[in-house]
This record gives sequence, C-alpha cells and structure tokens, in this order.
Amino acid sequence: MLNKKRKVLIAAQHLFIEKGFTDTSVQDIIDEAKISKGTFYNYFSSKNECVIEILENAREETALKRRELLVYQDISDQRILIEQISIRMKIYRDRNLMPIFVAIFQAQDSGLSEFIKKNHYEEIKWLAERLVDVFGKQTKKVSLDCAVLMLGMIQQIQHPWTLKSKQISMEELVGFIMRRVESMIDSMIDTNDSLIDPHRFENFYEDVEITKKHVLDQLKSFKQQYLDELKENELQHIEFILEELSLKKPRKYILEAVIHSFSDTFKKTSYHKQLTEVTANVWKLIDETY
Amino acid sequence: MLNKKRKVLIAAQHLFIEKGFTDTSVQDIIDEAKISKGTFYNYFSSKNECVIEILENAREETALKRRELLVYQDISDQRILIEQISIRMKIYRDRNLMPIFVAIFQAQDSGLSEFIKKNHYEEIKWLAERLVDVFGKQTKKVSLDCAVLMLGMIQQIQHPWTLKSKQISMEELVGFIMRRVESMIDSMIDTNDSLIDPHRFENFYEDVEITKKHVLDQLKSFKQQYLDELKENELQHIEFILEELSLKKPRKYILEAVIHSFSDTFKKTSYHKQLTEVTANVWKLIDETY
DNA sequence: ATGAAATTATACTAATGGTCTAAAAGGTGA
DNA sequence: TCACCTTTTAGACCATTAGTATAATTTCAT
Repeated sequence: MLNKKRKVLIAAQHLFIEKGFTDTSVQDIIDEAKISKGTFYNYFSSKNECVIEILENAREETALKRRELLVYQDISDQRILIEQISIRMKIYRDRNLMPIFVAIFQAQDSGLSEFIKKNHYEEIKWLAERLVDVFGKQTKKVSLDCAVLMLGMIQQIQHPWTLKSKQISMEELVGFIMRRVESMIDSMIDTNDSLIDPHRFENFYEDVEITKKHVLDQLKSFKQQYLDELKENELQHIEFILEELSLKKPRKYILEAVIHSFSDTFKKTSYHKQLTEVTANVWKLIDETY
Repeated sequence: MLNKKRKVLIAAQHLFIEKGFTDTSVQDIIDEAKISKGTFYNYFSSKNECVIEILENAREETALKRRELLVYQDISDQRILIEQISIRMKIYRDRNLMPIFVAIFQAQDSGLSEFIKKNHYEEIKWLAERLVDVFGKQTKKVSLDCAVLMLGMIQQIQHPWTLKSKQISMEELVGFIMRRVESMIDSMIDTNDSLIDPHRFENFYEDVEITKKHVLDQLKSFKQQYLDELKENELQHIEFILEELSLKKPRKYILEAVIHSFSDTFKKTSYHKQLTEVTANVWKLIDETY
C-alpha cells in the first residue's frame, strides 16, 4: 500500500510544518497518521529516513517547477532566474524545512547530513550555472563564488527578525540580492578575485570525507536489513569486513581481495544496488585512509 | 567554590569542542569534570544554562579583544575592522560554537534562543556601526543591510565544503567579503536600495515575540529558585498568576490587578531585579495577546 | 479457502535531561 | 573541639524519546 506510506508522509509533513522537526516525535506522527509503530518502521528505518523523503519530495518539486519556468524562455532572462530561486525558498519556507536544513549541518547522522550536503552542493552548482546563463560567459570563473555568496545573503536576510515588519515578497527579496550580486560581479571578474576553485568544487561531492564509523554503520544496517535473505557465505563476507574494518590497522590488501569477491557474489541479488553503494564507500575509505 | 564551576565549564567546553553540543550529554560533562549530578545542577539549572555561559564567555572575550584592537587606532581603518570581524569567527570556530549558534535558531527553548537572538542582533548592530566608521556617514542608510548581507556571506563561505581545499586565513576570507561589500555599497546608496528599516531594527529586540509558555517557564523557574525565601503571600501571588495564565482565557483585568500588587510586594527583596524582568514579560504578554 | 504479506497493539530497551533525597564532607565561628 | 551550615556526593528515580521485538490479527491475491 503506497497509499499508506503517502498517508504517513502527509501526516509527518503536516506535523513538521506545525511543530517543527525536532519537536515532532515518531509517536506524534504515528498518532496523526493513525497507524501503528510497526508500520512506520516498516516504511522508514528511522525518523531521519522519513524526513529525507520529505526533503526529497521538496527537492523534486522545486526542480520540476524550475524546469517548467524555463520552457520556451530566454535563459538569460534575469527575472526567470529570480523566480526560480524564489520557488525553492518558498517551498522550503512553507513546509518549514529551513530549520531542518540548517540544523543538520552539524548533525553527524550519516544519512541525513549526507543528503543535505549533496542537496546544497547541487544547489550551488545549479545556481552558478544559471548565473553564467544570465550574466554571460565571462562570469564563469567567479560564478561559484557568487552562487555561494548569494545563497548566504538570501538565507541571512530571510531571517524573520531582520525583516519581520515589512511584508515583502520572496521575489522582491531575491531581486534585491540579485542587484547586489550584479554590482559586485564585475569587480570580481576584473580583479580576478575568487576564492573557490571550480575544479576542486566540481569533484567536491566525491571528496566528502568518509569516516570509518559511517561505513561501519552503513554496512551494519545493510546486514540488519537483509538478514534473512543473506546466505551463509554472504553473511561471512560481511562479518569479516566489519571485523577487519574495526581493527586499528585493517589489512588493506586482504580487505581488497575480500571485497572484490564479495561484490561479485551479489551481482544478481535484489539488494545489489544498495550494496554497490556500500562497497563503493568501503573502497573509498580504504583508498583514503590506508 | 567558583573553582568548581570553572572546572565544569572547562570540561563542558572541552567536550563541546570535541563532540559538539548535542552529542555531549550532561552525564558526559559530569564524568569529565568528575563531579556529581547534584553539583552540576547546583550551578546550572539546565544543560542550556551551561552552554549559555560558555557562549557568554566567548562573547565577552570577543568584545574585549575587539576593543583592544581599536585603541589608539583610526576607526576608519578597514584592516582593523577585518581583524575585528575575524576575531569572532576564529573564537567561534575554535570552540565549535557555530553549530550551536546555527542550530538554535529553530529551538524554542526560551532562554537559549533568546540569548542567541540578542547576540546576533548586537553583532549586526555593531557591524553596521563599524561599516559606517569605515565607509563614511553616507553609508548609514544602508549599513544595516550591508551588515546582514556580510554576515550571511561570511557564514556561508566558511562552510568547510566550499573551502576545504585551500588553506586560507580568516583575515583573507573576511577581506574577500569586505571587497564584495565595498563594491556593492555605492550602488545601494545611489539607488537607495535598502530592505531593512533602521528604526524598526532599533526596536527589534523589544519586539521579540513573547509566548505564554515562555512566560510560564520563566515564572516557574523563578518560583523554584527562590522557593525557600518566598513568604506565604508572595507564593500565593505567583501560584495565582501561574494558574490564571494557564487558563484558555485569562481574565485580563484581574491579572493586571494582581500583578500590580504583586510587583509592589517585592520592591525591597533581594530578587527584585529578576522579578521585574519576569513581570515585565507577563505585562507584555497580557498586552499583546488579550 | 489458503497462505503470505502487511498491520496492529503492546511490551520492551537504552539513552537522555532533569528531580530528589539522604548521607557525607568541608569550612567557620565560638 | 564542637556545633552548625553549606556544598557535594551517589544513586535512585521520573518522563520522554528513538527504535526493537513479537505475537496476534487483518488484508489480499491466487
């Protein structure tokens, strides 16, 4: 019943809007959706998983609307960019998602913070590209800086206490910031005054630090999730990797060998996709650390 | 033993730096400081109170160093402003306080969020004034906007994922932002393009919304704190106000009458100062809501 | 109708922030 | 030294929370 899952998501969304993420307990969601705890944890492995889906919905909706806005339009039209930016701000504002976004910067929950980092990174890249669309190719070498600064300004000036009084539309607000960007963009290009190295940024997401704890957690939860379906030898593989990784100095080459055969073993299973993600991270961890 | 309190604060600070605020439990602090739970709650009425003191220390230290930097110096020297701004960023970075600051924007804990809002507000006001020092009087009408935007840019560009690679000093970073502000300030003045109404902002802090819950908490904790010293009739006053406020529709005029006599009663007590704060808030709440 | 999957109710665990208490330790003035 | 007062301690205790576990029941496709 995807219906039921939707029901849960709607209930959760509703509560998050009303009381905020941290002040909404799983129990609250369960009560609101009139389902049982078991059902909730059948759909989501944690409260964070649940909020991730809500964030993901918001992201998709934003992307869709943004795309629609550009159909048959001039990509260099500044007003459209302003609208595109505003859309995201409005969606996040209306759904009370900002606090989650901000608050999680610090949280070290692997899944959620990973998701949010990626999201933010994509937003910066998107905005940088659009700025080039609007302000011309010569903008390229400073577009990432501008994107980052712009998002910072928007976020800050949106705080209720700075505005509060004036009733001002999101478009006006973004427009205001856009004029600021416009007036600083030339001097940046002229003086070649840029902080962010585009090349470095390009590969940024791949370079997110992968911690041992993160990988261990991922692997453990994978094991947990498919405990029943796993065959004996597959389980042994996982167990071994867990043990070896937990050592102070995992033996790199042994690990590599085991993971190699391990990945092969799973090629045709239903959980193959999820597994490749995990193993990819194990690989990266090994490469980076040892 | 103020010594012991210091010990606790140092332990807490240490743990916050290492694991962050949310991931440090009161128990952790207690263990680290080698004191008992009772002692901790003797000094701080809550975990938040504890972190507030740490934040306050950081604030004071920042203010002090900033003042020192300006002694016998030209207030219009841009480099000094850059250093002054950097000081705060460095202190907050080193003590891992940023996450607290950011995360609490959403928290509705009265004390902590109140403190942080006030702090942030003071920072904006300070920076706006200093920008006028540096860029001249004609900057005044856009200085608040610039201050807000500047803080937003700094905060955003500090994120580890945007920089990460380059080793860059805080001063360079702030200098970079300062050049951006410099290049947008003129057009703002010329076009009179400003969002923040200075007058409104001036009174901002007084206008922070006062919730019923907040006032109730404040009153309860006051009662708790002075339970032994309070006389019977004083206690009755407090009890009554608590009860009445808890009703769906408190009777405004009765409350006013009681609070009036209540305030008089305490005129000469040792806790008079704290009480006036509480009653002032009760007044405001009544005025605003009923 | 049957058997598998989804769902329920509910009990449970572990961690957390915070309260409370009775006893011990420490310091101070007489 | 004694009496008295404050601080400190250890630990029991409470409520809330995320998340697990399980046995019973409902749903639903074949």
